[in-house]
Amino acid sequence: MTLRVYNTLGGEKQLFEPIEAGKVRMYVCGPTVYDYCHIGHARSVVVFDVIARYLRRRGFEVTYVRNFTDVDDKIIRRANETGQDPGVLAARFIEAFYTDMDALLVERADHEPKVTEFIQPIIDLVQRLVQRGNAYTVDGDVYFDVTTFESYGKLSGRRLEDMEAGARIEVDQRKRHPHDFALWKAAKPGEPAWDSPWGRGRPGWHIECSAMSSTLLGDTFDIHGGGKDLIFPHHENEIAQSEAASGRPYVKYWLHNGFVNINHEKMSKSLNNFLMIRDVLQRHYPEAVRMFLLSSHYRSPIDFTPEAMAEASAKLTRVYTLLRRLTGRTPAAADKVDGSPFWHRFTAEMDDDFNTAAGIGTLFEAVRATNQLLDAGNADQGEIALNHGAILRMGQVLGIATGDAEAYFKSQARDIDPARVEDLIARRTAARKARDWAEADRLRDELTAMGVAIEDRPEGTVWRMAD
RNA sequence: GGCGGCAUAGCCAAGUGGUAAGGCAGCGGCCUGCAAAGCCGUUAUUCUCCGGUUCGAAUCCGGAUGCCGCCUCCA
Repeated sequence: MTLRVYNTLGGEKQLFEPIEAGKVRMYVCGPTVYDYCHIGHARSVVVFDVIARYLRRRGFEVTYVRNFTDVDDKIIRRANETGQDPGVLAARFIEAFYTDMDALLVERADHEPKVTEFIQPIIDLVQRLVQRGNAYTVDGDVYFDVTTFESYGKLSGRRLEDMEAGARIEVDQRKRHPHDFALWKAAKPGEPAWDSPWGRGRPGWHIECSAMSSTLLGDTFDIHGGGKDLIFPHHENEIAQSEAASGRPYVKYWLHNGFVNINHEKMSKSLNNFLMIRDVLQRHYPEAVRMFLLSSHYRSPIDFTPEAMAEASAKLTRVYTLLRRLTGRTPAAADKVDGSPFWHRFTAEMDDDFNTAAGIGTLFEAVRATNQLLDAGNADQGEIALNHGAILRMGQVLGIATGDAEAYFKSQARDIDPARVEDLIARRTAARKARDWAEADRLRDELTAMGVAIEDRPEGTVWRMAD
């Protein structure tokens, strides 16, 4: 089986062949920590979380780096607005990042570097670029000269001459070329600053990713990921810096995830419709959010709407309903999953550019097949156990339905007293035993009014919150 | 102006040359005291439109229309 990935560099699906056999080194652009993370951050982080999980499941030894940009214009501006220390502000939102992402069941990366911890490698890199003639100094700033890097534009498919530089923003006249960008910025009074050969200053935007990735992964590595918006200028500039400095290819495969729209609109400052993860999690179960995020291909735009989330929740409930049905009945044959046709199909789909949407389709085929077997009663327990194992493993890769089924259903009960529910169910069971259908139905109506749905099973009555 | 993407059933969404996955909703049935859950059947002779290539196209090519993104330190 072969893994194919869509490489932004080249604009096509390509056979994935790691630089070093059996090992994958990947770097994903993390957040600039000046505010809480929104649902768009969640998509990027969850998508690459699943990619890392799948690559590991597939047997690769993965080194995963996801950074924090903790010194930056936006952080300084926000700190000034609110009268805080930029460092304190950044630290607070790094903590908030972990709160949100832990809630979303995102696994930690192997390295989670902060820019402020990599100042020296950044200075070294800028210095090398100056020495090699790719950068020049102006008033304590250092700029990268884009005309010295002949393949500038190869990632985003642009040519310098085609771009209307300065069409929408004023060009700093001190720059030699409108697209030259800052590697190092002279610090204004009160801003975070470090000593450098060019005076007190701080890193420009793009340089930190080049420095951190090369320090932790080497000059050339396998996968670099991030949101589509980072293709230009951020990743284009990273390539220019890194390849100019090392003389070697920077990244073999560039992966970019699509955006999340909110009720058919782009999230934007002007619309002020940024949807924060913490707010989403007030209303929705974390795995339902992952189900929503992974139900479309990672490169497609997706639309966050109440309907879409309701659907994602319903899908998650369907999986958990089966898992609850299996609880204490047929244990999963975890060690035999490699032989499962469902797992086999799932891997083929994930091998095709991490097609989680198709993979989830297979997950549901496995769910239906297993329900069928359970309905049949006299079915082969081995097949049920195998399906059970495959469903759990698919869930582990996706980070969906990884918890205890009973706990899932109980967690949905926010304002409900479980003891009262159990009491009503017990009374109804007694009424049913006495064939007092009127009383049984009255008790069920009472539960329904509470938002509780019940299911009479051979083993007894179970309940959950109605959708 | 430059670059790129997308248009598949009521809704969401896979499918990149071989005859339309999956989920939600709907309808009919089985099961059930009645339900719920589950299962079965049904729901696109068809993939925005028009041409073309091919034995064969949702899938490739050309054109049209519509929507969207990037070129603004927005994931």
